Amino acid sequence: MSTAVVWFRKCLRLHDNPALSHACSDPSIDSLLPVFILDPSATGPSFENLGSARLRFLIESLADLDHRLKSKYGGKLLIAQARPLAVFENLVRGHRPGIGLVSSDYCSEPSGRSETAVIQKFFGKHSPKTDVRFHPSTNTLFDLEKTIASPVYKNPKSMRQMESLASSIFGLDGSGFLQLPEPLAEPRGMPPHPEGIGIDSHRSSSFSFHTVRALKQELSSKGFLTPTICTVPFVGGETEALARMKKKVSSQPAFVNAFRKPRTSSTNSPNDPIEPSTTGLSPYLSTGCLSARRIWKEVDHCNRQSNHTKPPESLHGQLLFREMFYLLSRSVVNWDQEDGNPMCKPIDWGDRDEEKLLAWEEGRTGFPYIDAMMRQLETTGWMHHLGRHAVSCFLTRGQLWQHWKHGRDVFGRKLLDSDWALNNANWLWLAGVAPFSMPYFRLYNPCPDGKSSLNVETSTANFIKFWVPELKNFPPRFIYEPHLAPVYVQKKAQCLIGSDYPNPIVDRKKSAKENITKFKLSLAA
DNA sequence: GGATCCGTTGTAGCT
DNA sequence: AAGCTACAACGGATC
Repeated sequence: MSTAVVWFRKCLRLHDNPALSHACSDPSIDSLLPVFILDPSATGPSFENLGSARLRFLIESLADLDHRLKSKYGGKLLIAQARPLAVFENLVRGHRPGIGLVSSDYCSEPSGRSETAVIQKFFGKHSPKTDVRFHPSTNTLFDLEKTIASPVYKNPKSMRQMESLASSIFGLDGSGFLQLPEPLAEPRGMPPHPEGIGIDSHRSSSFSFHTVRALKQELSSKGFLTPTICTVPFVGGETEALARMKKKVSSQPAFVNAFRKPRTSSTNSPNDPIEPSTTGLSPYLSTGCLSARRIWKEVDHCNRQSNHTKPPESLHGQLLFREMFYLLSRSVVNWDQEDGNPMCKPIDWGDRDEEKLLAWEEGRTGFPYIDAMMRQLETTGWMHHLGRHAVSCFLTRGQLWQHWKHGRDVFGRKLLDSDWALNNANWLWLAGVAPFSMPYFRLYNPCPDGKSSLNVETSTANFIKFWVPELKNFPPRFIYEPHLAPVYVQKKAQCLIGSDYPNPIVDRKKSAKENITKFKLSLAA
């Protein structure tokens, strides 16, 4: 009699889940306990580290995982709200027949790696016969640890270097495609839930197991779970992830093969302020509802059918960028800091300006494009990639001259696709402090107008009016800088700038100029 | 080893 | 209207 504990960490799915597949195919295992641990020291006791949209998405993902385990294998997911160590201490102590296997997935973040080490150490000391496995994650294309340890590895700082690293690791087939490992299928069967481990069997002072349903009810009653709203196109879970991938990728070879990151400020699908114009798969990747290798293969399949765009701008390019950032986040020390981070130039960002930061976060800077983006982020957990560029440039080297870590923290809490490695990478990039950044003097205009390369499009004006309804009657020509509209126009639009909608908190041209100078001085210091 | 090129996605103003 | 140029000018890789 041997029980496997499958600890779902970063892979909330049945497909391409090495930890689950391993436990299902191990012949010495006759019962399997699927567990997810919600660690209050990571989420915050009142989930303050997770925005409400993120929390909702996570709970939906867990509910879907539970449902899939149930409908396919008759299994059930148990949730523990505790430190992982407390959970395993209780399991080892309480489960007499013995835990034969703990099967989980790799986590590259510092917190995840120390968590892994704690659990390994615990079993080594208190249950050395237990087979403890942390399988290389299939949330990334590379096995990060192996790649970084490889003699050919050098920190990639551009897409070209990244491509050459990828081909040296994976090799190319006859048609020049990278030869990535095949994603795993869902397990055909799963051992039954162990007897004696249920909802009530592990009540102790430190934690108890819950069903997802009970967790959901608890969170709702405490007011942590806001109901799903119509402005959110993303519902968490593997079921939704696979459906979206089919809808946006597998069944759209023409879209996939022509894919380029949009270069204009058009923020979403034409005339739809909700649905992104990109694939919208990132929340599913970051939550682990979808495997990176699985998407790669779907794109690969499309690319083999006809001519297609290439990295950096293709979908494969997007995945390679993601991979590059994961590799750097694992190999560069102090990745999430300025001090001691060899990939972060120290810039004198001055003091934290609470008023500016709050105006930015709450979407009341007086710059409608910026405010629309920040309000969309708060409500839905999503923002278009160019919007992310615009608001982060605005907060840091562009206009407000605030440290990138403040913006990083806001994105970290609110974005559905929030991810430690990628979030830090993107802020290092956009703040202009990393070696892979654009030159610091290339700023994004927070008010892209018709004369610039970012053309005003009806969809953009509609997008702003949707999220900043104060401006819904404003003529499009003043939509980016409503304070420049004559008072009679403001009156006609029933929105007086300065009272119904704020005046701009900075002079954008003056601040841009000053900030470029400050940045230069900081570099020279 | 100095010059040159390049970096996933800049902006403004002109023709 | 798309394309050119000036702006301001980093830093790593490459030749």
